[in-house]
Amino acid sequence: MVTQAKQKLYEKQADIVKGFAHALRIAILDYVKDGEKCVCDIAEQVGAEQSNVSRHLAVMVSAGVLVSRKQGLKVMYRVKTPCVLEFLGCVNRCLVEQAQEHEHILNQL
Amino acid sequence: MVTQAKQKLYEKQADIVKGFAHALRIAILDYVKDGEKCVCDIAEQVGAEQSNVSRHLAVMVSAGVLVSRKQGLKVMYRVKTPCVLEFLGCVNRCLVEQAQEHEHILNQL
DNA sequence: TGAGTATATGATTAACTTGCCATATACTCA
DNA sequence: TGAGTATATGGCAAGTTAATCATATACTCA
Repeated sequence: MVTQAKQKLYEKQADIVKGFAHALRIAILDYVKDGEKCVCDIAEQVGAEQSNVSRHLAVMVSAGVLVSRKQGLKVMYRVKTPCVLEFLGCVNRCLVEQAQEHEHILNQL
Repeated sequence: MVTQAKQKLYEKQADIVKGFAHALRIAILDYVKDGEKCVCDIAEQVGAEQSNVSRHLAVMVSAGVLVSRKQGLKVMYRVKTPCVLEFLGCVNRCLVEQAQEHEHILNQL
């Protein structure tokens, strides 16, 4: 059986994962990973409405994936911890493995 | 700007991430990571209804996180690629960093 | 073959997430 | 102070996901 404590842990883990669980949020991460960016630049980069981007950023902040900092008129966002980037690396390795597997299946035909 | 190709990639990545983006699915992974398990054992472990677990397993299979194999009456599920487990490791490192940060803030009071 | 067991799935409902528009807030600088 | 700019948020509609119950499917073994 899963204990109460474990249950809490799984929920915390799921919250972090949900911070990544959207194509637009991954696009944002992929842009922000190189350094602090403001909302306006992010919105332009990912080609989405400012209000929409602002909400996705809020989701990522509350998931603990990003942090923000006010600078004059702008709000700058950056990745909170380096392990967030490892994350993307893991996802990509999964994709590569999937692709190799597909190729393998095709080669057997 | 984000290219079409990048956009496709972000969607693929998000699909994989969504395979993990639920507390129950993480609980399932945490159980299945030690080796192949059947639906009935998983349902008992995580304390959820069989039909519910079966659906979550289907989500994880279609996300490419798990694979299944029939064995008599049972259907056995296991983690598809080792990188799936690294994934959990990354999430946990994020949690640890968050915890340390909280501690740090408290210590400054 | 028929009872029993393991799993999957249809249908329904409830809950959550996303996107969009309009607008509020917060800041800067002339 | 007032115009202008950057961001956040309320309200709403649409879309998606999850849980539940009942039932179908697929298999085993007496």
